[in-house]
Amino acid sequence: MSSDTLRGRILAAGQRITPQRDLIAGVLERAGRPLAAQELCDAVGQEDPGIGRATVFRTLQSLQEAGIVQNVTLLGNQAGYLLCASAGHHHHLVCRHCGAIEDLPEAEVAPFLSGVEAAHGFGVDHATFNIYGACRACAGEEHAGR
Amino acid sequence: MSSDTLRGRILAAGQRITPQRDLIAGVLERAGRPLAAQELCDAVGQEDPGIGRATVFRTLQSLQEAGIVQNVTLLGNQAGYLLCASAGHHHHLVCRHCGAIEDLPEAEVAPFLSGVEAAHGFGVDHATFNIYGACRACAGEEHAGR
DNA sequence: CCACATACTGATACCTAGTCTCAGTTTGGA
DNA sequence: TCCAAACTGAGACTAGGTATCAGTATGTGG
Repeated sequence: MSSDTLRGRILAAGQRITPQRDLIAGVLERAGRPLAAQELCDAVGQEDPGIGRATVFRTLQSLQEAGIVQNVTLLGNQAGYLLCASAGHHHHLVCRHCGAIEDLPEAEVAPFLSGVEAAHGFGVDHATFNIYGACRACAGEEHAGR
Repeated sequence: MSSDTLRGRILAAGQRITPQRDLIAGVLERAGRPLAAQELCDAVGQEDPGIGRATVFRTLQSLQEAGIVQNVTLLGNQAGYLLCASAGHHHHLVCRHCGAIEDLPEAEVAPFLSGVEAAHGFGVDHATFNIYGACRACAGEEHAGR
């Protein structure tokens, strides 16, 4: 279980460990996919109905600052919260079929951004990518016909 | 003035021309940068206080379907509405300093997406990019010192 | 140029996401 | 074990956005 790692990351960000944070991070960890605000609140409420909405959002904010959670934009402009395995800035490939998430490291997008910088004379200082499609498994299934 | 073009695009999408749509599209056109929901509602209300909020949002939706308006995510996860000069799917480079928007055509990102597809075995079917930084003019200013 | 189906509008109520405040509780370092 | 600082829950509040519904405008076909 990686809870120890999670706790370590929270502590490393200079934040306190509380049962609420443990629980919220745990929910996201077990989900393994981005959760919309309501899904998350529901799931948290199911495990401990005593946790208030304000705490959920505050915790999400803290976890984002700690680099543990990323706020991603799901299809249809819905906000989603995702527990990130890798630290540091990175992007995600979201499978529309099974909801799986694959990390796209910053290193892979850097050359592309450099190209854009060169072509447009534009100094990029922040970029987020939302890439949707079919992951390897789901794409295979589709192509295999049925 | 490109209003005729705008109207043409609305008609081409099989939608009716109404004074409200004219006005809302006009506000976005004159802004030349993405407007947050509230800014847009305010600006519309200033030109014609009779236009209801519901109409503004409905119109935005219609215009999005017609490919005239894009919903972009501004920094801080704020939703913004932007009138797009070029039709078809494309992306934007947003200058943090002056708010200017530069189009990034799909053709420029396609090779990058192909690379991602090859590297991850992921079949991309939709991607949105949010790229922030300094446009040519603002970057120059910064570097020139002052 | 008139009639009419259909699309659009404004008002209003409602929903979800997210923030703010405040009094009380927990945490963890000294 | 003490205590400041950080965190919590409740609840009120704001903003963005949607649904409903009765009335109005649009534009097409005659």
